[in-house]
Amino acid sequence: MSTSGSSYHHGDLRTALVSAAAEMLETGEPYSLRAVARRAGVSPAAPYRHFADRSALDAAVAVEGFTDLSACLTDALRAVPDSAGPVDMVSALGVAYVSFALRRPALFRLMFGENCGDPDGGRAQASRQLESVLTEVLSRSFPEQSSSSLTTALWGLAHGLAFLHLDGEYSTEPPAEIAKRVRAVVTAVFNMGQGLASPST
Amino acid sequence: MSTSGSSYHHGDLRTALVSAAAEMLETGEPYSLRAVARRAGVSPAAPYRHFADRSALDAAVAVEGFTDLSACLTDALRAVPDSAGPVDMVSALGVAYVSFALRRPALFRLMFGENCGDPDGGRAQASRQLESVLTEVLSRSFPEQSSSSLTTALWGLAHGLAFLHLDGEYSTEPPAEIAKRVRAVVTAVFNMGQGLASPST
DNA sequence: TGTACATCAGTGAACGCGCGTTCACTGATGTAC
DNA sequence: TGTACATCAGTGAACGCGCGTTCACTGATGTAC
Repeated sequence: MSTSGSSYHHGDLRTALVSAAAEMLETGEPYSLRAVARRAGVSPAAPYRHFADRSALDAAVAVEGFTDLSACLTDALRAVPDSAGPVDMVSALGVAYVSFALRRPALFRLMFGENCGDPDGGRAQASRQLESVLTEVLSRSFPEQSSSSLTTALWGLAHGLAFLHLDGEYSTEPPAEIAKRVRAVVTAVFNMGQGLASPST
Repeated sequence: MSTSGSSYHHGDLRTALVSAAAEMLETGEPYSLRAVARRAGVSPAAPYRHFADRSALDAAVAVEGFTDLSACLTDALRAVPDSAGPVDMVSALGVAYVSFALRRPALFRLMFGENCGDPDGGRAQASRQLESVLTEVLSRSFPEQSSSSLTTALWGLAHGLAFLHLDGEYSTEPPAEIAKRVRAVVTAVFNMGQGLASPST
C-alpha cells in the first residue's frame, strides 16, 4: 500500500470514503454515494471498487459509529470515580449516550436506521459489542440484580432519551442542561422503585 | 362539501391524501408526494391545493400518527383492571407503545423524524398531548413520586425499547414475546431501585 | 325556474435535479525474467 | 538493472429513474339576479 502523493491511485480510498461519509453526516450535508465520492475527491464510480453498493457503504459507516459510541461510553465511565454510586455510573452512561447522539445526529440515525439488512454483518456485531459494554457496567453496579432485562432497560432508556432530544421533544442546549435532565431522570427511576412492594421477578 | 361521486372534484382530498399516505407507510411502499397522489387517484399537482409542500403533508401525517398513538395508549390503560399495581400499568403502557411502533414502523419513524421544522405546529402540539397521557398515568400510579422527570423516564424507556425493536436489536416476533420482554424490563427497573440507599432528589 | 358568472379544485405536461449504477477505458503499480 | 506484462484502482460519460414543483388550463360548483 503506497502512501505516495499520486492522485490516480488513492492509497486507502475505502477508509477515506468512510471518513468522508462520517464527516458529511456530522456537518449535516446531504449524504449520498455521489456526494461522498465528490468529497473524497474521486469520481462517482470509484466507490464501487470498495463497496458493492450504497448500502454497503452505509453499513461500514454504521460500524464505525458503533465503535465510536462504545469508546465514548467507556471513556465516560473511566471518568467516574471509583467511589461513585450506581446512580452516578448510570447517569454518566446516559449523558454520554445522549451527548453522542446530539453531537452526531445524522450518524446516530444512520446507525439505527432502516437498512439493517444483514442480520449477521459487521453492524449487528458492532451493536452487540455496544450492548456488552452496558452489561459490564451494570454487573459492576448491581451485582445482585444484574440481568439481561436490566441491560435492556438501561439501553432502552438511554436510547429513548437520545431520540426524544434528537426529535426536538426536549431542548438540546446547553449541554449542561441535558446532563442535568438525564441525571434527574435516572434519579427519578431509582426513587420510583423504592417504597413499593417488591414484585416477583 | 359535496359527497357526490363526481370524480373531478374529489370532495375531501385532503383527508384522502393523509389516509393514503398513512396506508402506504403501513404497507412499506415507497412514500413520496407523487406516490401518495397516485394512490389517491389524483394528479401529482393536486396535493398542492391542500398542502404547501411535501413537508406539510408529512406534518399532517405525523399529527394523525400522534393522535392514533395516544388513543392506543389510552385504550391499553382502560384494559388494565383497577386493582392492578404500578408495574402492570407501566408495563401495559410500554407494551402498547412498542406494539404501535412495530405495527406501523414507517409511520412511527416519520412521526419522530428529522423534519420537525415548525416548533409550534400541530405536530409539536400532538406530541405534547401524548406526553400528557403519560403524565396522567404516572400521577395515578405514583401519586407521591410523580414528576416531570418520571414522565420523561417512562417516555424515554418506551421510546427506546420501541426503536431498539424497530432496528432489529431484539426479535419482533411473536407479539407475546415482546410483551413478556417489556414486562421483564419494567420489573427489572422496579427491582433495581429497591434495597439501595435513597439518593436525594 | 333559468341563465351568467366567479370561484376553485382538479388536470397533465413539462422543468431541472441529483441519485445509484454501468461501461469501456486508462494510468500506475509490482512482478517475472 | 531493464524490459514486458498482468493486475487493478481509478476515470468520465452516459443510462434511466422518480422526485418535488410549476404552469397554463379546464371542468364542476354554487350564487346572484
